Amino acid sequence: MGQTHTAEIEHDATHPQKSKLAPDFQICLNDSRTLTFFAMHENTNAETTPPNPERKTLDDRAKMTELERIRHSAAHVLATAILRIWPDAQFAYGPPVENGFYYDVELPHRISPEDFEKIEAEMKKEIKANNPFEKLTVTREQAIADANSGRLGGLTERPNGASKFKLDLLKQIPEGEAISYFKNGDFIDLCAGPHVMRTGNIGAFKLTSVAAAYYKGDEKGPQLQRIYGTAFKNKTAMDEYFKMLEEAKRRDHRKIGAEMGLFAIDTEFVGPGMPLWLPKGTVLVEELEKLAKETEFAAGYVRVRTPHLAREKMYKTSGHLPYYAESMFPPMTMVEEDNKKRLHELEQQEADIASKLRNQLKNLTPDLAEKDKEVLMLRTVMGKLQFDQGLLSERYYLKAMNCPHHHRIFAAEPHSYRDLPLRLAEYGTCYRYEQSGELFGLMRVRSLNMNDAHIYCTEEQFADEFRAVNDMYLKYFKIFGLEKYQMRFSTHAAEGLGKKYVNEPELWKKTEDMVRKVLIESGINYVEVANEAAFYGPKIDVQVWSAIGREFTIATNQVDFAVPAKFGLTYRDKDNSNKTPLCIHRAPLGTHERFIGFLIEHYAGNFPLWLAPDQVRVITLNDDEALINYAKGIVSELRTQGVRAEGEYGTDPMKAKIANAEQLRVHTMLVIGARDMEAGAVSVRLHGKGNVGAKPKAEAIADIVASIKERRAN
RNA sequence: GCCAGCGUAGCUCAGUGGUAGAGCAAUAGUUUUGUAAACUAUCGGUCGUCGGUUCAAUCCCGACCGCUGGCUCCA
Repeated sequence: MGQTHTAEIEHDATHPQKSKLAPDFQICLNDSRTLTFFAMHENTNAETTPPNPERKTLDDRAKMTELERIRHSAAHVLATAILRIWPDAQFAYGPPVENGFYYDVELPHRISPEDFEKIEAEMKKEIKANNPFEKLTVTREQAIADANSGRLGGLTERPNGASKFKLDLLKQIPEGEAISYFKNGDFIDLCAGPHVMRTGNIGAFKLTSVAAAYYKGDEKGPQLQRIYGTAFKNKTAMDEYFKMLEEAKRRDHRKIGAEMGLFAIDTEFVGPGMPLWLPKGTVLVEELEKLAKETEFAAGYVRVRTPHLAREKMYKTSGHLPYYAESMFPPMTMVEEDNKKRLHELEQQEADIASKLRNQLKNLTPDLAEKDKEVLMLRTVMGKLQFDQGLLSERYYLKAMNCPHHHRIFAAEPHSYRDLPLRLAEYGTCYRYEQSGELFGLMRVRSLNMNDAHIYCTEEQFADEFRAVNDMYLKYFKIFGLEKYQMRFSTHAAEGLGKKYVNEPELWKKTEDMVRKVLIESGINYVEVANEAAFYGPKIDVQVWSAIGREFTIATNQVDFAVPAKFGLTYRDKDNSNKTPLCIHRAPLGTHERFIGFLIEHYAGNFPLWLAPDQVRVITLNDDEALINYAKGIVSELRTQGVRAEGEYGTDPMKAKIANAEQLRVHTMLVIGARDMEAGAVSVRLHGKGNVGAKPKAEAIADIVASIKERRAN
């Protein structure tokens, strides 16, 4: 069975807690960032531990692998070491995570990597001492008393520093559940375990980084210092891990992108997160679009094109405004010069009223989302006021998603059930104002080109359409040699109905059943995750693993049974009634930015011939005129057949020309000298594979053309 | 946005409280070559930006911008 149902893994490092604020407005395709390494040689299901640990049951804990126990134990040793240096440290959570462990600590001293050596030295002492991890079961009263005395998460009692986080954690332990400590040396921690037997069982470890982290992941809670480290059974395993990190660094898309001249990010003039596609990167973009267009055409899609802007009304109707205004670029407001002053006054009034309203609401409603909604509603009203007063002629937004435009295309013409399914496809350009700390090379950007399409269909057609979309994913995976992939099937949770999710319990159930059925029937590897759906329907995130086992979330596929209604989209059904279509949002190739970023790493820049920006380079042995003419003829034949071929005829030593081409990752080099010319042949050299021998010119060209046409894997 | 680290030529990196170097790349010559690098010369930097300390700042301090690792967020 390919499926692993892991509903008990509520979340993992790649899917941090969802927004507390209006998660019910996830309209379009999630471009979520996921870049985590899989723990080597360990099982691939249980390695993830929540960054903001919700309570794990004791059963969950018992399932910890040996490596996780080592890492969790290393976290205790880390705390022990920190306390020896800074006895006042207060500890919160210290779990194992995908590639190691961390411990969240509150400490006036700002720990920097310079401190690592000192901390590691203390850790080594504790490991050398080979203290046993002793489990002590205590009563709740005892635990509370120990926390109050500062003993928990400490080496001694600390009269001036109660273990406040441990105290808080105690409150979360349900009545009746056993409360236990783990003790190594003098260090006692509130902990359910399990651990390795002795500190000496931690074979190898290293501290890796320090970061800020909010207590329980709550932005409004105290900010702690999170010390990350990694630990392994032995040094060999750890060395292997760091070797893998090195390899990943070597394949980093930013590095290879620069080496190959694929893209540039001009933060000074264009802006952060807005990549420029250089000529060679554009080749990749266009090859992918070509692939998508062919595939979609064959699957019955039609193409549309839409502007990058839309009026405010569009996003009010879709529901993106006012809730998601902050994630969109601020609107372009056209204001008459005379009205600027009046507008400014109105904005001041708005700010005043909003601030008063906030204060009034502070005690009335503890639910922040509600409060913000009120304020945002006010903004909407004010916006209308401004508009009514003629102060604003227009307000336009850069689109952050394509769906509303596509909905308007659907609305532009009347539709009969006979028109459905209608599959509108577009490589749409979107702009999202991602927070500055989020930007990352091509992986997280502010301008993105999405392999988008919206399928409008009837309920009866849904299963077939959904299956076809999945088939398309599989087809792509095959082309790119992706052997490992997984779909995360996110469903709703009953308690969220009417709040987080549209209150259509039956439609939810029905749609989810349909989706699940298709997934199972297609034998697709998926996990089901409760309570992470979009507000309008279940969704599927697609995770793939690159050649070196790095995970990427590159696409989503969502079912929408709500938004088409907001736009009043209908079709005329057989019974002459108007019905609202279902809408499937899908983007198998995600965005160009992320997908190409992924491909760069997956192939380490060594693209298959059909994708390679430099497909063929004809290299002459010298600059003999007849030889150059022979070479030019070959280049010209190749180019006539659409092959990206260039000639290198200069007087540089052939070895230098080859080295140059290898460095640029030219896929195929045709090296020719007098010998080849006389035989009407070429010597074929493949990037990274070396000389593969001479063959007749026509044969070589035919091979190249065929490989490209078939999009062969290498 | 938050915490930490980083920012020297197109790239990879040295370096010092007294206004900067190397290799590669680029350019110009020479070289006429059988599968990963021929030789010589030249060009190239307001040392991220702006302030401060100092006789003097690339170096010390501060702010800002950007990048990176995390956190938060992610339509």
